[in-house]
Amino acid sequence: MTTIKDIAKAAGVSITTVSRALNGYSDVNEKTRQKIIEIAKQLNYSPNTLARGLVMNKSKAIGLLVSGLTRESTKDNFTFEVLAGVNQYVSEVDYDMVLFSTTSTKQREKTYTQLCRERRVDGAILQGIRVDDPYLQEVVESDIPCVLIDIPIESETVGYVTTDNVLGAKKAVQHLISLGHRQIAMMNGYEFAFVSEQRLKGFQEALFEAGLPFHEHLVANGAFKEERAEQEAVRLLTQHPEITAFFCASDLMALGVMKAAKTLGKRIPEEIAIIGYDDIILASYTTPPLSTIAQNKFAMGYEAAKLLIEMLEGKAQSRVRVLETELKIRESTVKNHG
Amino acid sequence: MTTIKDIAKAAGVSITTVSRALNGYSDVNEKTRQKIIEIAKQLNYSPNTLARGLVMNKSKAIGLLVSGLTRESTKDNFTFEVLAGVNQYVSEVDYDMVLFSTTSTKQREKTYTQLCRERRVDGAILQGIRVDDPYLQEVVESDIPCVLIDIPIESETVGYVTTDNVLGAKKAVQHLISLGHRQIAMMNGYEFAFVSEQRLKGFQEALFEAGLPFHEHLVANGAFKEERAEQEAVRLLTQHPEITAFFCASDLMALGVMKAAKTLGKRIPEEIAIIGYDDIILASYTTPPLSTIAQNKFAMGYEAAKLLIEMLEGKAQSRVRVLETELKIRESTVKNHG
DNA sequence: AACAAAATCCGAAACGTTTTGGATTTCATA
DNA sequence: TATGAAATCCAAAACGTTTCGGATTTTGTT
Repeated sequence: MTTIKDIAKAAGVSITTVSRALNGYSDVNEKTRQKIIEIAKQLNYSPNTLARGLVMNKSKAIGLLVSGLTRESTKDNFTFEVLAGVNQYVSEVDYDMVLFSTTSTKQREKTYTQLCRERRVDGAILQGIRVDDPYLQEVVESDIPCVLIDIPIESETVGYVTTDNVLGAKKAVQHLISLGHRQIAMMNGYEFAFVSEQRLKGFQEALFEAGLPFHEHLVANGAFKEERAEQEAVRLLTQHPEITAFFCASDLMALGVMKAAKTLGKRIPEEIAIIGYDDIILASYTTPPLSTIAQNKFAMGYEAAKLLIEMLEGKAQSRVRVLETELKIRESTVKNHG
Repeated sequence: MTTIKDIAKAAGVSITTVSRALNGYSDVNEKTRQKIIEIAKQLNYSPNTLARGLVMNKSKAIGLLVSGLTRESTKDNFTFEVLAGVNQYVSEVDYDMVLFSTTSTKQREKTYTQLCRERRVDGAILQGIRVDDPYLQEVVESDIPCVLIDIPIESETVGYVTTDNVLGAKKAVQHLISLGHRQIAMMNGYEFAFVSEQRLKGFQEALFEAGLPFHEHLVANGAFKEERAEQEAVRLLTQHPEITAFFCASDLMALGVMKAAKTLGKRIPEEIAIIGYDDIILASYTTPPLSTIAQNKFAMGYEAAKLLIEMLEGKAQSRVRVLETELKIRESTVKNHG
């Protein structure tokens, strides 16, 4: 593998000059620079990022810490799209991306911080990490710049990107109300998840603004799981047969609710309307197709990467990015739309 | 950031001893080792992989080169699952994984080989790269150990993992034949793709063994695209109304074929049976659910990583892994199966 | 021709590890 | 007590780059 030293020898100059020539410094004669570039090409030279990173003390790589990279999580294309978005921006600005996942069988022998520090990534993006993950605090408190997805923590070195979850939920519920529904149930995620909290707020606001009462007992937590949501929906629908519509905090849970409705012999959307959240691929393929609040997951990844790298280069205006959502009306709420 | 030098100072030993203590060499007194480990912990030491990689000339990182990491490709969860599988094995053996994607807008300013060499990855896995990709040759000819997914190239430094595509296709077609179908069309991918070639072979073998004739004109290429497959299916079905079944070389194309059938008012499976290949998530959610040949995509990734790392460590028995497929019978071929 | 300024180049140190080849200490044995 | 072996330690070189501070050469001006 040819090094800068080989080039120096071949060109009859010092390694300093080769380095400076290749890096575009102005204190090297244009003729020598051309010669050096030529030789570098001939010798098929690739700079050694390890050596460079060592001396410069940065690697031009960011870490992507995800916890949803399991076999089971493929139904939910959230992680994948975020990853694609991150990848997109990162490759635009010539960074590389190293993937850390914590789905190892021997779980967590190393903390996120250790992973990041060992690989000397310049910063990290965290996706799918639960708020109660003990290591979340650690990385946030470390000096590693990072941006979180859907977790609202901000400090000198940490920012986040999220969508407007209150408004998103509100739009969904307003849609249901506009269709005449009055007894609306909500299938939420975790008690303590940020997005759950926000979406519940949007749910309540929409009811309030329409002059409708909020019934605590019409809200269940489905843990963002399909099966769990199904069980909870069955319970809710039998205990409260007056329910005519469901707002679900994720599409995956909406799938569960749809199953529940089918099990109970309730027609969608005539007897029960269902709207989800996320707009995963499956949403448009269910029977009936699922109405939902679309989040641009790709954009979330893209913006997260952009924010992080702006932070790294000291040119971030703010450390928070809030993206828009979009209401997608399909047949799980209204028959034969458009 | 603390270094072994700091530890050495604090422990009153040389850096050599610290290094050897931390790396478990036997020529350091157990008492000193404990002391060093203790101090390392106190000082919150993380080894610098850049420095280590520089001197050892290997990085304990592998590259994953994918070309399907675009916004559009999310329907097809192939890439994601392979990635999850790779990630799983890689984290089991304490390697890291750096993701290279070539979906940059400024396309291909750097070749795969350059990416790998600059980051000094020890080896690479290539997924979703087309056989006619000009850079495929390059990386295969380079001295970088790599394993390809679904591309049968083998050399001293390159291996591959694939599934038994001939048998897989055969099983699908035999299933159709066993249901009484005699006029079976095939929606293939590219002319020159390895898997297409193999699946066509399986298609022909199944026909041959059942004593059925092979009709060239009943085979179309849908480029592995949903829309393209739909168009081709419409053409085929109108030109050859005798067709009663379709074998598709991918589920995505099967979706297209299903649309075509619906457009033409043909009921599935009564008037036309459809079977796909891959078993993507969507397959079980279509109406009717799609019969298919399931590939264990996660396992493909896992095995690829395993093979690569075995190759890196010089203990690979062979450089080829062929995985099994499984016939999944759903309602797009038989009404109300068990 | 002389001199200052500008342009071009370079030696050496530094980054944080591993490893080689030997130095020193400890220990058991004669 | 002397001696060799075993155990324990260490100095220095090496990996490939960047950068600091200065050295050398070229150029322009008078």
